[in-house]
Amino acid sequence: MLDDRKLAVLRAIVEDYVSTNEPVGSKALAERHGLGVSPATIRNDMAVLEEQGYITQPHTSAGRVPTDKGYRLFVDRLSTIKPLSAAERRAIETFLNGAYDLDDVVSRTVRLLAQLTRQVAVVQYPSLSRSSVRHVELVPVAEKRLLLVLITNTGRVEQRVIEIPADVSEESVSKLRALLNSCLDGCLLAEAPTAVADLPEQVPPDDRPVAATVLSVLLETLVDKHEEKVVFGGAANLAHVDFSQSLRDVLEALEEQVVLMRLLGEVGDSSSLTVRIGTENQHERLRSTSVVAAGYGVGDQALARLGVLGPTRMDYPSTMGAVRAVARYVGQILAGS
Amino acid sequence: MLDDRKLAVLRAIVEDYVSTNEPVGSKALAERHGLGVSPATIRNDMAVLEEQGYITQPHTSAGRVPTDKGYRLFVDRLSTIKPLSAAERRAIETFLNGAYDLDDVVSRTVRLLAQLTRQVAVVQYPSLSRSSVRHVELVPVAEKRLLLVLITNTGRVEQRVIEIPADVSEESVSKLRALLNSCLDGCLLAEAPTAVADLPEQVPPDDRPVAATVLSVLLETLVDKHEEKVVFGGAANLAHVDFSQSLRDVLEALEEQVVLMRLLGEVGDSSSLTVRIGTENQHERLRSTSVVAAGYGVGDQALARLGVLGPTRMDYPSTMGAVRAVARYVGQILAGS
DNA sequence: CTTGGCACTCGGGGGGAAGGAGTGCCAGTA
DNA sequence: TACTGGCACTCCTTCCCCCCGAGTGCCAAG
Repeated sequence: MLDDRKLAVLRAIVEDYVSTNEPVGSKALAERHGLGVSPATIRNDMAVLEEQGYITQPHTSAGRVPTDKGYRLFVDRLSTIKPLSAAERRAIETFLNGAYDLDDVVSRTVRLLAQLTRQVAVVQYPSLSRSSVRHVELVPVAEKRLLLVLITNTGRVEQRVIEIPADVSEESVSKLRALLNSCLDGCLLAEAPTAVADLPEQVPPDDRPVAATVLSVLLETLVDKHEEKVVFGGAANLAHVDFSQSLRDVLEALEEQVVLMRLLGEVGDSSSLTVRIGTENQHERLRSTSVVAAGYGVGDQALARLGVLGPTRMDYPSTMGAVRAVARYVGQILAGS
Repeated sequence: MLDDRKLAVLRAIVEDYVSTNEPVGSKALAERHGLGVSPATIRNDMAVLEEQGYITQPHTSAGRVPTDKGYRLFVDRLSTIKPLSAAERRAIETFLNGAYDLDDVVSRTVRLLAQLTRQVAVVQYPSLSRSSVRHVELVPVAEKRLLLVLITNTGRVEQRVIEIPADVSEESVSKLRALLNSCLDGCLLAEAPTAVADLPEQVPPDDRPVAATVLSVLLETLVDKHEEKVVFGGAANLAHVDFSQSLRDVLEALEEQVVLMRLLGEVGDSSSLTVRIGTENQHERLRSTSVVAAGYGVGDQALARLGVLGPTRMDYPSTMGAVRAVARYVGQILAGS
């Protein structure tokens, strides 16, 4: 259907359009890409490519621009991921190594990705479900109020204020804390509900109402998918892009947690690098943007995802290289801490 | 210097310009504001106002636009803060009451402020220095690695991973934890350094190197001003504004923590409501924006600040009302938890 | 001090016209 | 059959010019 030269023409169109942001014509193509054929021949090829929906022209007397389908073919078959330079890799490493807690890792990752790709970076906090419990802390902060702090092996700290039905002694709290820790220590969060199933029986009858409240909040915290926080940064990089959609639409979409979550896609295994181009995005207001995302995690199991969002007219090979590299390094950092 | 009518004219110019976004002329003023004088008279007044630098005209045959100095006079003498409607107040209350931890309070506040004012919201996390220690937790997370968790009475949880020189027993950690808590419990963070001064002496000689490391990280965490985190949201509200500066400049400035910090200004007492207009902002790239900020906190002492950023052409009375109201409610929420 | 009148200024918008990039088609050639 | 050069055509972009009108400053009169 499409011979090698037609594919080469498509590749050249994508590359030229990405770097110049102007519809590319047959003459410029023939000159700059040494295809060894005349502009007329290229025009014929372009006519075929257009007929098949890979490129389009904004208006009759203009050059061609890739369609979403064209970018898709380019990403799938015509390009290879561009590895980062040694300098860039060193920069990532030193930048991420300076982080001192999970929040810091995430916020540094966002800034790093945004800077590296000159696009909007999106990073999801590591999921709780595959972490295990390192420690549970229970602290009275006021009458009838306890603070529950949960520390996981991924360095994540979750906190919740709990309203309890009756005041309890410092001693009861200590006992409950000890019990919780003995039940949960080292246990996967996903298995926590079963692990604490018989805990209430071990509590003195007087403290059972309190224990029940604490437990329900604890389980809610563990299960609560809302806690899958996503942050973004680098919005400034959108300013100089002209979307067919309004910039406002894109920014609004980015400020909705739910949209951000969907954007990154399902958490699969950590080696996955996915590209979603233009209309492939479910969200209306992001029809003119592309997303490059990857899972990251410890070992080969992904804890969460990160990626960047930019105009469909983006440098896919470089962007994919940057996203992949950052995902790997973040995984290493998390494994180490 | 400026009689009452001239002030009324200035007020009318500001109000009209804010609502229409178009230079306002003498005729429209005379008609819409019932000043009881003819356009010619208003023109004379406008000439004086322009001479004194309160208004300016974009080009010769256009109406007048307030200058930064004009807005300043308007804010200081010509307007009163507009209280929120009962419905808005209820909305704030119910929205903020749903928050379940400090992060959630802050992120809800950002969204609330942005929505209420249709501008960019900026919120600083409550400062540590005026909080007191509720609890210190120390958990071994790996060999030669401890996790330090600090819980304050404002519900803030700070965490740091500590690399220690030698591995220590679970028992030593417990002892150290107990010691830390007995020294620090209830003590103001600002006074922590003196409170722990003689702690090393109470530690068994073998554990002193570890204790010293932990202490140094702890004090660093307390003192570290970098921890004064600031977040913003509502960037989408900037999209439809046309700045004289480029939008990109403004967004870039917003993504720098340091700039955000400076933006909100010094933490004073919590009743302070400050307005910084256009060039009054120190930052180059924010010359065409205004900031309305207020302190918030428990009682009359401010823990931190929050505010909004928008074009100098903003509805100051309403914005000030919203910022003040939100600041108060956040203070109440923090006091309650 | 205020007012109506009047000449003046200047930005914005509409309407061609020229320029040019790029195309599709066709006939000729290897 | 595949490629090439030539050519007419399309239509976007840019520029210029002109006109319109909003708004002004000034002045003389009330």
